[in-house]
Amino acid sequence: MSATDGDIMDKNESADKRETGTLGKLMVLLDIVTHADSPMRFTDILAVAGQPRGTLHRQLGHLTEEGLLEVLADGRYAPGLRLLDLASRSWARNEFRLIAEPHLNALQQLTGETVHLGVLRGASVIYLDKVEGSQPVRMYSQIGNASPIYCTGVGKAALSALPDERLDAIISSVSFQRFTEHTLTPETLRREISDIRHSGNAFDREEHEVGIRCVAAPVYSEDLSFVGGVSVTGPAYRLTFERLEEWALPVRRAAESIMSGMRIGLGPRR
Amino acid sequence: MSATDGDIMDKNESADKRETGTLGKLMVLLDIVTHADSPMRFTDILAVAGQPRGTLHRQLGHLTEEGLLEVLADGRYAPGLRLLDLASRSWARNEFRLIAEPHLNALQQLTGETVHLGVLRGASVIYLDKVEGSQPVRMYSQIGNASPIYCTGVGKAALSALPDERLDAIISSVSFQRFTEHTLTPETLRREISDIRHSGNAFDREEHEVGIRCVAAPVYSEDLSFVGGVSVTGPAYRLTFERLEEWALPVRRAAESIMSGMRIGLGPRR
DNA sequence: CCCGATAGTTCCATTATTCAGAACTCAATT
DNA sequence: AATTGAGTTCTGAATAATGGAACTATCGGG
Repeated sequence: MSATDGDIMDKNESADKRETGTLGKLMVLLDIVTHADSPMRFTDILAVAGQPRGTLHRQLGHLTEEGLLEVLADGRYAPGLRLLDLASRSWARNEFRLIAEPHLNALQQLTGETVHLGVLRGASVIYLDKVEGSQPVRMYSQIGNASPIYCTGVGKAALSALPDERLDAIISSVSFQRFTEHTLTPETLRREISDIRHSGNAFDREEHEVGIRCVAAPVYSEDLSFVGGVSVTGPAYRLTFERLEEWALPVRRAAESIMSGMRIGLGPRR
Repeated sequence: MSATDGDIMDKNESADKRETGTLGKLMVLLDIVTHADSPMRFTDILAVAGQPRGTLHRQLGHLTEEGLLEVLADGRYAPGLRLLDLASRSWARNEFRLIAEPHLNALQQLTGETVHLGVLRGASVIYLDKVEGSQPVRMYSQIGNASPIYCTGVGKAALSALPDERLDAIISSVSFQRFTEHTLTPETLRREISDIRHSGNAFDREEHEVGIRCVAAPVYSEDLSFVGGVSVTGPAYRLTFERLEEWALPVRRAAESIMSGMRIGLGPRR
């Protein structure tokens, strides 16, 4: 901040500083409000946003006017509905999802269990699709959700596709939370990744939630501009370890089908 | 734009001009890309955005860096995945939806048909929730979608709650597309609205899609800061006109329950 | 009823970002 | 080699964002 330094930091060694000007500041606010677990008052936001009051007031006003935030009757701020509209379009037209869809259905038919499709986004997995058996689905509860990479089948599968440097960068940027007694640590994760690279399958053996297991396989574009995974998930009593092994191959096959679908396209327009 | 006018327009008679500065311009771009039915090249966007190239280039860069847009391998722009994450949080915590949820389930149980919850947003209805029977659900295909007001049960129900001036403003701002032979025109819509106001129920008799009917009832906050509706939808062969009448009351009851739920809260924090 | 406190809004000179146009690079076409 | 089309980078000038302070509204006691 002073005029005398600016020598050590300059090498843009720290590539994590976003350069998105006004938009970036607004997105920080949007994140604050959407990540809160209840609507926030002006003052609550003020406390965490580190902006002067006048500025914050105008920024929130703009976000609200655009429908990205909503002001409740009591003046508190909540995420706005415009986000839903934007997201539903984003989802409906997502190329990867469209290509994967039939393969997910086939995999669901074959296994009878829930099938997931997810992509790596930063240091999380975002679920893009979910095909369940016959129970009514609460879908938004899963799709679009950002979940940890180190304790989901899709997450680990995705990681396994990355070159070591990107892998390391991600692992070191994440704080590992212990969800169950089986949740991995950075070290055990690294070991597992190398297993996955050999076998082609990732497993989640109750690492995120007790009683839930899954088999996954990586899906990635040739240039690794994106990596993700497909998985079959179910209750531990049905997904015995033998079952997991049994479905490892079909899951891999589905992943391969999706990848070959991507190469052919929807691709270079028409 | 010249210095000599700026006299007639000043009375902000035209209140539709947004004042959201930089954000507004960026949201226009985001809308262009999300509304397109395939990814757009730089030049395509340039043609419709009416911005100088340099400017557009930076704006798209910012949107991309924030994950609101995505650049495909071939350089085209598509909606970004960050939208999904934001939307899923917005949905999960939506107060109205949370309050309505149990009533929607009850209504589904009672009727055995698909139940919808939607809110009015500008001149469209956005679906907030959907409870289906036992078929697997493709949920994003509906939730979050902005649909026309004049040919959906929820839309017409919502309209009926509005005072005439707002109703007129909306009706005159919409262009009526004829989806089926039963789709309403502005005039027939007005007549229907007054029926709905008397009976408390809106019907959709194959006005949007042939073979699909629905009964709906309005849900609104006391100050009309938001209006929406609940509906029961199903195939015409099951939803005979008698059935529609039979379910009119339960739907109204559900709407009332939701409204009384809103008055009590989740409301003034805790 | 008044006081003090807390919450939210408005104003405006200063400053930082964005703007617009032109010049430039790169690749594909002829 | 020359031309066109697509995308990127650069610049002073224009515009919008900033932040501090003054202002208003609302609430809870005493």
